Amino acid sequence: MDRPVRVRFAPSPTGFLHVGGLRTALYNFLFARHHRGKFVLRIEDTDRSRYVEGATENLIRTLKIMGLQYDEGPDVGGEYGPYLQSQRLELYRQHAQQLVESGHAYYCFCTPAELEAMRKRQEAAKQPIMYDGTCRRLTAEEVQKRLKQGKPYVVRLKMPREGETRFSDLIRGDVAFQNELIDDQILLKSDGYPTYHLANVIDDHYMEISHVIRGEEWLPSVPKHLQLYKAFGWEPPQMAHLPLLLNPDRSKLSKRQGDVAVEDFLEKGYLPEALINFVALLGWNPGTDQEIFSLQELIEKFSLERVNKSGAVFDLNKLNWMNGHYIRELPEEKRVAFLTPFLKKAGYDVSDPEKTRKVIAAIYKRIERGIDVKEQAAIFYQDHLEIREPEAREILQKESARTVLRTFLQKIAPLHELDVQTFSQVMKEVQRETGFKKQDLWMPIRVALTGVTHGPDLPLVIEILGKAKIESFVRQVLSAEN
RNA sequence: GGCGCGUUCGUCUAGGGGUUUAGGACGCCGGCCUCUCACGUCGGUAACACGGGUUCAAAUCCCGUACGCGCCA
Repeated sequence: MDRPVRVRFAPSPTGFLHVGGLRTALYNFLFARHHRGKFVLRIEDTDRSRYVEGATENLIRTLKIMGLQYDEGPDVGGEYGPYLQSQRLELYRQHAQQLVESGHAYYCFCTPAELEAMRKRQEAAKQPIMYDGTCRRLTAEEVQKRLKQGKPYVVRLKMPREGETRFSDLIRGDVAFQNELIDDQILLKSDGYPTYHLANVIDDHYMEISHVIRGEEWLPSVPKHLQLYKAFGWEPPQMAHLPLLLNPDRSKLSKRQGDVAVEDFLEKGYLPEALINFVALLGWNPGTDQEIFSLQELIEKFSLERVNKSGAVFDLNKLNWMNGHYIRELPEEKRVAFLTPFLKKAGYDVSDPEKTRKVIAAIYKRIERGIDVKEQAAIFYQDHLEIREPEAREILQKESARTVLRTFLQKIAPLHELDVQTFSQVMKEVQRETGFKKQDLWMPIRVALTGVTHGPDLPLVIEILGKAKIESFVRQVLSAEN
């Protein structure tokens, strides 16, 4: 009970880090840091059919970007390695052997065809579908004979046929399962590789994991794991099963319904801090009204006791709001550094840092994600005015608008350049001369300079466009339509 | 199908027998700010799945039902 806290995040390298995985990793990380324990990364790569090239590297890179630094792992080492299950195969094989010898597991020679037939029979008879124990009843001689014949085999766990397994989950409380309903799980596959269940238990034990914090989808396999711990004579870790992350239709969060890979979010211009903050609140809260947390604050406040039991829908809407909030709160320097690459990717010229800075200052309150700059900054990078909005066309149609624009053009003609001060001066004069004010005065200018009826404060626009472009746009408007 | 877990506003959630006309956040709607949009700010909308108990008193405890999800195959 008073073991030092050691937790682990144990993903399969089957692709990219999923937001659900991110939350699991985060909670493990927070729990470890909060208790001044260790956070371990272990790669569960024993399923060769699902292996994806480069997935481990990807996982590692993303965890680091997100700031979830682990204390032990494949690339940083540690005293409990190796941290790649594919490098621990011998350990699993030995332990499977040990279980067979101690009578807690047995060889099974049933072929896939036989298993399939069994399944169909059970289905027809409306019986629970599980291994029927054929090979469990084999005598020692029969087993030896088959082994000598070189028959392929798997090793199965010998689950007790009676009683129940109960345990106390840190999040769910007491949970109980009837042993007779639990299958004789395969521990070692015919290719000699362990299944998740075996490898997981062995590694958690030897890595001295004190708390297993993982997704709820693993809850039903806990009895098998506990049975294994018992068979080995080991003390099991504490269990904490996190509620699932859900799609808007409340099914388990999946690729189908939009992005789920953390990388996808980063690419779209979500900030790691925002993603962390948002995901932390999916299933946990500190019991106060606070919504915005730094990683440090999360570490201080996190506790498993305050993790919810029910699944949480991943609400993109709220994430967007939160990300926008984080962008707005960023110091200007960081904001510019963060957003400039998105301007560049959108095809805008960012070679003039001063202009880029001004553009960002003008639009940053109007975006929620990095990629939103494309649309919002478009007005600053057009060479010719394109007026698509019907409302904008209507405004320029008015005679009053043409008067304002003509006067404006006259007033700026003699000026060398147009900055915020001179612009404000000019507008006062235009107002005095034409008699128009408010909307009638400003809207024509806005539309003539940007082509649309909404956008950043006009003085900011003026400074970015510069006098030459302004004159040319206004002339274009005056000559074009009538 | 079997087993398990879950169920408070559309969404994330507070609430752990009386403090609740059920609080906050996102969204949505409206006001203010303002040349516009956005930001900000102020206000509004909206929920205890259902049925039984227990109790003087239940969103809060117990049981059942329904629904959802997960796991196994």
